[in-house]
Amino acid sequence: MGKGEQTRAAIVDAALQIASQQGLEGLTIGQLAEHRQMSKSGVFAHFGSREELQITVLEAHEARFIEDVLRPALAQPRGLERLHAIFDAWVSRTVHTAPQGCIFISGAAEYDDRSGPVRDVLVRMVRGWQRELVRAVSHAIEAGQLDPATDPEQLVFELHGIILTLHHDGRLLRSTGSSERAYRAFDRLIRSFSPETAA
Amino acid sequence: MGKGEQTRAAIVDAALQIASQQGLEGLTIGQLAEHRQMSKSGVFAHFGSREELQITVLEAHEARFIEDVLRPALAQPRGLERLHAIFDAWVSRTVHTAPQGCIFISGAAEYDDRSGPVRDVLVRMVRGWQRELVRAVSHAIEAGQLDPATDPEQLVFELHGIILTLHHDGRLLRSTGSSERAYRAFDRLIRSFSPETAA
DNA sequence: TCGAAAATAGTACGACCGTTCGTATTTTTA
DNA sequence: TAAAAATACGAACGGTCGTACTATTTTCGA
Repeated sequence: MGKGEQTRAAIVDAALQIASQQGLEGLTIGQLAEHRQMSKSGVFAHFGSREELQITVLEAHEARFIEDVLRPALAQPRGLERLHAIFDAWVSRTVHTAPQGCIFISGAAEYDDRSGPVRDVLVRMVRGWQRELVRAVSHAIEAGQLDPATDPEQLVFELHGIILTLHHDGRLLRSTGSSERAYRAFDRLIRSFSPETAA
Repeated sequence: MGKGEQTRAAIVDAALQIASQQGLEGLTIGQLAEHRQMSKSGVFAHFGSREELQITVLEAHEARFIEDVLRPALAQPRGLERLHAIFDAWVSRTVHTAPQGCIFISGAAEYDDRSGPVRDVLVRMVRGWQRELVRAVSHAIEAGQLDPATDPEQLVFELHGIILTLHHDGRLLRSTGSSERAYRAFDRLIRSFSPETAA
C-alpha cells in the first residue's frame, strides 16, 4: 500500500468520525484537514471534490456497517437465528459501537429532499440493506419458523422502525432503557409472525 | 397586529418552509432574506440571532403540528378512537400536508450530537409530544380497550417507530405504499395489545 | 399632521467555505 | 543514485456565513 493510499485511508477514517457526529453535510474539508494536521489542499487532492469525499465516506460507512452487522450473523444458520443475530448486532452498533450516530439514518434526514449523486448512493445502499433483511426474513419463512403468510417487506418495515426509534430515543432523548424496549419490541414482532400465534 | 409582527410572521412562515427542506442547520438568513425579498439585516433584526430564529421556527412547527395532529383528534372520545385519529392525522401529515420533512425528525438527526439551546428546545418538544401519546394510550387502557398489562411507553415506542419508518421510506426511498404498511403496522400493534389476544 | 418610535436598508467585518494553481517535497521506480 | 512520479503545501480566489453598526424609511398615536 503506497503512501497515498495510506494517507487517504486515514483521512477517510477521520471523515467517518466527523460525519457521524455532524452529518455528511456538516463535514468540511477545513475541519478534516485540521483534524489530520494537513493542509486543506492536501486533503482535497485525495478526492477532487467534496461530493466525492462524501460518497467515499458513505462507502466506508457501508463497508463497516456490513462488517459489524451482517458478516458475523452469517455464521448463524439461516432463519430466525441469523435474523436475531443481525438484530442484536444492529442494536449493539446503534447504541455502543457507534457512539456517534448512524450515517444512513442522519443521511436519510439530510438528503430526503435533495437530489444529486450523494443522495443516489445513499438510497442505493439503504435499499441494498433492506433487501438483505428481506432475504433473512424469507429464510425464516422457508424454514417454517415464521408464518408462511408473512409479508417479508412488512416485517422489515416494522423491524426498521424499532431501530429508528432506538436511534431516536437513545441519542436525541438520551433515554435509558431504549435497548430493552427495542429487544422487547423485536420479540413481540417475531412472536406476532410466528406460525402458532399468527392470525 | 402591527406591521412588524406581520412581517415577522411572514418570515417565520418562509423559514418554516425552508427548514422543512434543508433542516434547521441548513436554514440561513441570506436565503431567507432573498426568499422574502428583504435585506439580510432586515430579517436579522426580527430575531437578534440565528439561534433565536431557529428556536422560533421550532415553536412555529410545534404549534402547527399540534394543530394538525392532536387538536382534531380531541374531538374523538378518549381511548382507541382518539388514538386512531391521532395516528391517522400523523400519517397524513407525514406524507401529505408536509411534503417537506418533519422538523422534529430531521432535527433529531441534526441535534442528537450537538448541545445548546436549540437542541434543548427540540428535546423538550419531542418529550412533550411523547407524553401526549402516552396519555392517549393510557386512556385506552383505562377504558378497557387495551390489555391492562400494557406498558404505555412500550406501545408509544413501537408506534413512533411506525412513523419514523414511514417518514424514512416514503421520503428518502420514495417508496409507494408506505402509508399502507404504516396502517397495517398500526393495526397489528393495537391488536397485539388488545385484551382478547394479549399474551 | 407632526414627531417619536419602530422597522428596514445599507455597509462593512472577520471567518470559513470549496476550489485552483504553482511550487516544493517526498516517495517510488528505473 | 538519478530521474520520474506521486504527494503535500501555501497562497489566493470568489462566495456565503452570522453579526455589528449606522442611516434611512415607514408606521402610528398625540
